[in-house]
Amino acid sequence: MPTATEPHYTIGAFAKAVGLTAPTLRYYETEGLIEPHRLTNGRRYYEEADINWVKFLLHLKGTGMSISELKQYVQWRAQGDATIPQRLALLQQVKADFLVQFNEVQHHLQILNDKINWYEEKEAGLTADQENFHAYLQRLEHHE
Amino acid sequence: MPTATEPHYTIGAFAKAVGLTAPTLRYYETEGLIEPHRLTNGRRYYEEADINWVKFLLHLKGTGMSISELKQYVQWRAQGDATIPQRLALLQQVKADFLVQFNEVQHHLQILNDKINWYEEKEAGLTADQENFHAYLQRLEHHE
DNA sequence: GGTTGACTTAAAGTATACTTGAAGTTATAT
DNA sequence: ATATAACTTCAAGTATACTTTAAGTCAACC
Repeated sequence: MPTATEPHYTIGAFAKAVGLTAPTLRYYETEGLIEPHRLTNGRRYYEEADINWVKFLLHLKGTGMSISELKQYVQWRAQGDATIPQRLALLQQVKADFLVQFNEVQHHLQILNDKINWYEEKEAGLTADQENFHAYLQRLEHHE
Repeated sequence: MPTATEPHYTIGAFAKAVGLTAPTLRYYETEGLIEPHRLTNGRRYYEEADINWVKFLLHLKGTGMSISELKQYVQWRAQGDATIPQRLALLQQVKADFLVQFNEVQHHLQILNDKINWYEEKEAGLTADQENFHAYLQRLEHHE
């Protein structure tokens, strides 16, 4: 039940507060990621602390965790401190996968940058002899 | 037609060379991203230069470009140098979007790291007074 | 007190990027 | 020569993460 000192949110207000839509919040709820309280008339309400929780979930999601991985994490969390090793192992695996991906996208960015520079030089008429992009990359020693 | 000095690939061999599957290559072809040659019996064959092309497409894809954006890029490319400004603008927009995402995921990583450290300290019994994660983040001045 | 907007559930639909299946042809290996 | 593996097309199926629709209830404002 809401109190005067602890402001609460309808699903619409809460959706705005966390940057999601009401249907998405309901979907996350069916997936077990969130458990809002209910007013006596059946309507959901969310509290301030739920904002931190959803934002944390979105950070995890942003590192590449799927909804089902988040669900597993949340289930372990509900089981108490005994599951901390499992949760820690999951997050460490997520981090390891993330770092692999992170290195890959940095390389993708490098090639994108190289292509942009190549076009800019071509537009400026600076690539003297119509050097193609592959040769350009090799000159920069940016392989693949 | 293949020559002796320019090795060519069947779809299966080419798929291995670029790290995709044969069905994915056919799918990319229907999307207009690749245009392999055909042997007289109707079978596709790919040349060495096609490897660079597909790898380049995969780099662009890795920066966040969708198949339909890649298709647009490829169509412009087929229209010749007159479309270089459009291609450049597209890639610059992709880069700008990428950099926004990149900053966001770095923040996601920071929170993931913080959570892992928090669990590790908790496991080691180092968090003296059961400091919760939100308080821990605030102590580190890692907001949200 | 009535209209408008927000809420409720459940189920169906959407977008993206493939993946798989079916039915058939062609190459390669023993 | 025959079996197996790789290829062909076209259509249908899959996974993920929502989004939309339908049918109805409830709340706030003038």
